[in-house]
Amino acid sequence: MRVSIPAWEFDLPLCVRSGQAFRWRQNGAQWIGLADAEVLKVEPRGSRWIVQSPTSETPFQLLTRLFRLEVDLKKVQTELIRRDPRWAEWIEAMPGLRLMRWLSAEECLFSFLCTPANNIPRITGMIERLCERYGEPIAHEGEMTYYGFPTATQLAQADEATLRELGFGYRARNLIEAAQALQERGDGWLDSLRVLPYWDAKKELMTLPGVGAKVADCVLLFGLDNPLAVPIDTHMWQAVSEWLMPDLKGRSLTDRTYRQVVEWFHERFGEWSGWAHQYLFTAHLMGKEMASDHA
DNA sequence: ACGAATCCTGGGCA
DNA sequence: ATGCCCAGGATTC
Repeated sequence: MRVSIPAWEFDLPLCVRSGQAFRWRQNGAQWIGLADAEVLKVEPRGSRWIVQSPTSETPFQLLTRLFRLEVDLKKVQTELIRRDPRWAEWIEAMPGLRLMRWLSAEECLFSFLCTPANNIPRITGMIERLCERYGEPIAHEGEMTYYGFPTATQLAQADEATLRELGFGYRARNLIEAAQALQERGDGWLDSLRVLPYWDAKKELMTLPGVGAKVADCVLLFGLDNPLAVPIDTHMWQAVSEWLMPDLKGRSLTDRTYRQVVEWFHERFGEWSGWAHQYLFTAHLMGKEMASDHA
């Protein structure tokens, strides 16, 4: 089954390179994405994206879930600019940027456990090797095999030495212990956090090994559909302290300043905080990439 | 509450 | 060549 959607609906390359997903590859003009146990292929044709999937009968629904195509992009952008005109510049520069959504909160959690003190190219490789080693094959194409993301049960049985060989470093133990913690708390524990108030869900997540404030916010925002989550990493901290909250300039990111920034977003953007974060984060990320390209 | 050191690894850079 | 710094942090002291 093949379907198509207008290209202006979302800028796929920008979305999947803005730290919201780690399993998309460019293959010529085509983009191949893996999510949980699904494979999605997207390529441009004229002014539309052609979408197909070897694993799903309903690739359009899959794409809709991943890129939140049910959300009216223009409306979000208008709303953000109305609440703070400074967002206009970033929206104009990245009109197709969307907040993404992971199919599986578990996959989201395990993936972001790989991110602390790390960089995107390395994270991408780590996750690829993790799936090849512990995931189930989900599709074949000639010599090529696609692997699904390993389950908590599979990861709980992994051993630290193997993960370290795969390049996980000190994060190996967090991955295994978090998987074991999920097993102990039972199926559905993670997804049950969807219905908790933001600060309560965040506090719960932070009881998992390796999950601090930033990783918790990533899991809440991308994996658990909580629009109030505002992940603050080095990029966000720089962007916020330089461009938005000059009082924070020169200070360091602590529990207190982290909470201050989150509350600033909540007061200003409310339920749109997560979207606001994504435009700001990506603006800073891309700005820095462009700066280093010319260096 | 805050700052500093530690943790794996790879790349860029002096 | 070698060391240092940093990369989407968390944890401990």
